Amino acid sequence: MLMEIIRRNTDYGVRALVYIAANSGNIVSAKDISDQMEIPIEFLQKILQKFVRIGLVNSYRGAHGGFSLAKDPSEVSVLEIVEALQGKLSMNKCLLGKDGCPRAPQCPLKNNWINMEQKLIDFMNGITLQDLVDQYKANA
Amino acid sequence: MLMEIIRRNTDYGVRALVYIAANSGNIVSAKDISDQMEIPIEFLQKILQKFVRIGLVNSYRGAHGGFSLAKDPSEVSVLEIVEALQGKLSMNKCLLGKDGCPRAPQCPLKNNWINMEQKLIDFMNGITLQDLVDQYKANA
DNA sequence: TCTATTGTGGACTAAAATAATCTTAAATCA
DNA sequence: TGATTTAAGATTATTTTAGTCCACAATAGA
Repeated sequence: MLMEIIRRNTDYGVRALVYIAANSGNIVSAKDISDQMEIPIEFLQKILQKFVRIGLVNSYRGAHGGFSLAKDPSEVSVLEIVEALQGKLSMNKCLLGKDGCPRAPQCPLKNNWINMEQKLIDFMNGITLQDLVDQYKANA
Repeated sequence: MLMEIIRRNTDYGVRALVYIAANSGNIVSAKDISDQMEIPIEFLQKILQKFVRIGLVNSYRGAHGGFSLAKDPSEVSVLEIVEALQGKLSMNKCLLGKDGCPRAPQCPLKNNWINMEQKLIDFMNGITLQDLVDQYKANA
C-alpha cells in the first residue's frame, strides 16, 4: 500500500510542460509530446486542454497546430501545475468552511494540518517550471 | 476539486487514538470511541485492528474489553499513524525501484519529488500523539 | 456453565475518484 | 477541398476508498 501525493495525471502534465518549454519557439503537437514523452495521446489532450483553459499554454488549431507556453517558465510554479490537475491542495477537507467539520474549534489536529499544508505549498511554490527544464536539459 | 492529503480513514484513526490516549488508564471500547468521536463503528473497528496489528494499541476481548495504547503517546509520531492507514508516504510511485520509471535517471522531477517527500516526512515525524492530546485537552 | 459483551478476520458491497476512450465538431493550412 | 489538429462532451473502465456483514473466538460475570 502506498500513499501517493502526485498522481499519474500530474506526472504526465508536468512532463508535457517540460517538453513544451524545452522546445520554446516551436509549436509542438499533442502527437509529438505523446510520442516523445510516452503519454497516451487522448489522455494527454485532456490534460493540455486544462492548461489552455487556465491560460498556461496557448493552443493552435489546424494543420501544423499544437501548443506553446503562454507564460515564462520561470513564472510558473509547480504548485500551479499540480493544483491545475489535482485540485486545490488541502491537507484535509475538514478544514474548509464549506463541508467543514463542526468539531473544528476543538480539533486537536487542525493547527498541525494547517502547518503541514503551508509547508507543502511553500515548497511547491518555490520550484518553477524553469528549474525543471534546466534539470531536464542537464540530464539530456 | 480538491487534492486531499489526509483521508477520512486517517482522520477517524487519529481521533480514535487521541481519545484512547486521553483516557489512558482505562480500557475503552470501540463503542465508546464511536459514540464519543462520531465514527461509524464497523469502520472504526477495522481501523483499530490495524493499530493492534502494528503494535500501536492493545486489545482486550470479552465483556468490558476494549483498547488501550501500547506505547507512550510521546513516542508515537503522526507519520507512524498516517502510514499505518494510508501506506508508506511516497511523493510519486515513479521513484520506487519496483514499478519504477525507466526514465528515472534523466527525470527532471525526481530530485524535487524526493525533497518534497522528505519535508513532509520530517514534519509528520516531528509531531507526536502527545502533542495532539495536549491540544485536545487544552480545547476541551 | 450459560449468556452478554466485545474484539477478529475474511468476504463482500457501495461509492467515489481516477484514468482512459470515443465521437462529433471546429479551426487552419496547403 | 482535404488533411491535420485542437475542443468539448459523453461515456466507459479501473482502481481506490469507504463501509457493511457475518461467523467465530475470547472473556467477565451471574
